[in-house]
Amino acid sequence: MSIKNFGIGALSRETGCNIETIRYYERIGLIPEPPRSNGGHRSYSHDHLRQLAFIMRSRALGFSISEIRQLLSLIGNDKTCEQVQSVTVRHLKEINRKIEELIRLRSVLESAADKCAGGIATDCPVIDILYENA
Amino acid sequence: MSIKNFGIGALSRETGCNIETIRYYERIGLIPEPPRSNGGHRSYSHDHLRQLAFIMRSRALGFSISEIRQLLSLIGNDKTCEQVQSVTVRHLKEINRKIEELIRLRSVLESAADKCAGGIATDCPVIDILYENA
DNA sequence: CCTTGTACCTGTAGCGACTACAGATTGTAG
DNA sequence: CTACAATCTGTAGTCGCTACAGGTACAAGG
Repeated sequence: MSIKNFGIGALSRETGCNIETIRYYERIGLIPEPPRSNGGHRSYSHDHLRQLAFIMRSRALGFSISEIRQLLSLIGNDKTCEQVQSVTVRHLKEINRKIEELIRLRSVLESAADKCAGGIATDCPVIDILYENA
Repeated sequence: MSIKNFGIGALSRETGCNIETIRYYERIGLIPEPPRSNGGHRSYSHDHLRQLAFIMRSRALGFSISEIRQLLSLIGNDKTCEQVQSVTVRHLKEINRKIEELIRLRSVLESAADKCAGGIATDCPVIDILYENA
């Protein structure tokens, strides 16, 4: 019933996902094992393409493999939307935590690097800050 | 000439660095091999403590091991400050890149999650966004 | 039909920065 | 002297890939 099937190379080109990564995703059970040709080559359909594209987009949005596993298992069930939202909100919290952490780091490093500019090399404010215990 | 030497456990407690991580740092040459007791136990001095504390603080500020290697090799040289600053500025650029990326992800996910709130579970905007190709 | 060249196959090892054992030995306090 | 904590080495696991090596399959041209 498929319109046209294609090999792993085409799937890779379409999705932008590395060939070895596709095989890796199959190995860890993130994508299903596709049917094979007589010679053993993997043969993909549009559904595989769609699912891998979903995975790629989720990865681009920072979801971990295990989060993606959750999302995939939710798709197709009823009462899905709330559960998807809860995975998403958890992920958002983590993103916010990372942003705040990075902003904190930036301010520490910027203030040190600013003091550094133009100074003479006898003692270095960046090194000082790294030796401080705070 | 040392005031008092101590074992790896004490070094771990003082610096907050895991014992296995200390041995790992030694193995990869980030910290020097300390002298040993007759029985082979590592014996650390205040200098080791100071260097490991430096490393821990640098890690906490997001420097990679190889960046820390650079910083450590710069310390003690003349004309150090400019070079340290350049490592720091490069690191800052990377931090800014990550912050921007995370903010972008956040806005995509937030807009999807907002649409989700209160909706009925028939179709899910988060899933939609993940299936979109953009 | 046969050759050529590419696409694809499996399996294993490496990356960074640790962490977690197992199984042996050493150090120390009572 | 005994018990128990601390430390030792070495290896393997984590996550999410990536990079081979050494082999087989397939599609197009002659």
